[in-house]
Amino acid sequence: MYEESASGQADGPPTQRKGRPRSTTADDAILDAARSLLADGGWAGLTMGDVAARAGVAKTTLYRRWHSKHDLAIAAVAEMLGTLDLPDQGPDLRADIEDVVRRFAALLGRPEMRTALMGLVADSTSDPALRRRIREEVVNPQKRLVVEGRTRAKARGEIATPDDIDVDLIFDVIAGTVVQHILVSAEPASDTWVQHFTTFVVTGMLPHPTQPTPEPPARPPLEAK
Amino acid sequence: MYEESASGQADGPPTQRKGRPRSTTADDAILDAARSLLADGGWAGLTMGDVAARAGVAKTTLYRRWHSKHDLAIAAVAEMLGTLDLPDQGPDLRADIEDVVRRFAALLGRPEMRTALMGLVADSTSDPALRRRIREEVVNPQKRLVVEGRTRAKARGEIATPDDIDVDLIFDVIAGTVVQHILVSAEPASDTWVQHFTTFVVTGMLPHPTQPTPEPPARPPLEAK
DNA sequence: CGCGATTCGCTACGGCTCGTAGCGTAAGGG
DNA sequence: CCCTTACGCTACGAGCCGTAGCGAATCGCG
Repeated sequence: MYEESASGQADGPPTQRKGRPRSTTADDAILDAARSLLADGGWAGLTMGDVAARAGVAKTTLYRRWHSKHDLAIAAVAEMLGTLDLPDQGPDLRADIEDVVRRFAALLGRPEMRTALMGLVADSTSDPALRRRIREEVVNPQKRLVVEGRTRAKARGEIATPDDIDVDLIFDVIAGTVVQHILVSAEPASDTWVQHFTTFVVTGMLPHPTQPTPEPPARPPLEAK
Repeated sequence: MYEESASGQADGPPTQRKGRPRSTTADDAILDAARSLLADGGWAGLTMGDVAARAGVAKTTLYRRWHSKHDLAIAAVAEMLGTLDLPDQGPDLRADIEDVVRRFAALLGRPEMRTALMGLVADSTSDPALRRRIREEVVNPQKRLVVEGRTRAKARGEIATPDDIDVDLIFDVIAGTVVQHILVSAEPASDTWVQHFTTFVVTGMLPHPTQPTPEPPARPPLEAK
């Protein structure tokens, strides 16, 4: 029964007691090799044999650290997420939103990131346990950016109560739209697109002027043409 | 050199000239089996051998119709898309938007749909040709719903010029957000969520009250308290 | 210094998948 | 009636995942 420091990040105390310690340089080499292969050959290009070969390590060494290819992929991308946090004291809510959008776009701009992310999401579609891990270890940490933005907005007086912003919805909108734009529409997140989209999001957060279908709109039927 | 009626839909004239014709019942059985396996075992559960077995057909018969597993999957989901079109004469823009949102949610509510879709998108991340096919055969047809909604909105006088609505952006927002909500956040598209999100989208399409960071924040645009 | 514990590299494997090839047979069309 | 094509079957090559078994290397500890 191995594991202990596996699963990616839960470490804490000196996990090792006695015996030969694990090579930390091997850890880095493996994760680097994994990202390299992901960038080169996509999700299908990430094979345990190739990772081992490129890292100059035996395949056994991989499985001593991670149980499966999924675990390795999660570890490889989780390490890229790094510490988040908005830049100190943005001027207003719009700037913070735009910053979050830009961060997501930059993340998905890396080939190794998008291939791993989509590969994991695809497999998680029929694997609730995997989906849960991805959500908790990869996605949810990013959600803090939105929470932080909301806190600041309230501190600035831009919104009255925290309920004015539905964090879950805003997050799904930003993350989902950026993914769709870059991965499916296959277009880069240009500056103008980011600003355009940010305007849409900020506008959408305004107090709902259009109530959920109040009644038949008193509107001229149609006289155009 | 086979193919002809393969690739999923391009048929037109009686493709067949002489020799034994292809069994159309086999076509249906294969696609049904593929969807069935997708629903049961996800993207990994879709194996050519199992599809053939469940359809009561030889594996050779599959490859006589589609070149690869990707082609089969595309054909299987493309058939489910059916004819789109909004319901006749919705009352207003909001109702049309809500309808589109609901359609996407219903689509992704089917397990065979989401597993196939995400599997294809994941693989397409490092395969431009595949990505192009998915975009043109699966995604873009759906985009017509937004175009149609915009046309109606203009006819009703709800918007001045077509430029008031960026179809590509709106589409990415709707498709991306629904996918993120259902697949990553793993929550169902409840009625209240659909209405909440629709309100967000409709509000976001209003004439941009917040310009792209014009200058030092004159004043918080909205405040209470 | 020696000893137990653990890791490492290597090789080999079982099971599964994709996609192809070869062959005899079935079912249409001119 | 014969030619052409589809069909079913079996077998195969190549690739991948994850595991097992083995000697050799490297640490902590007494």
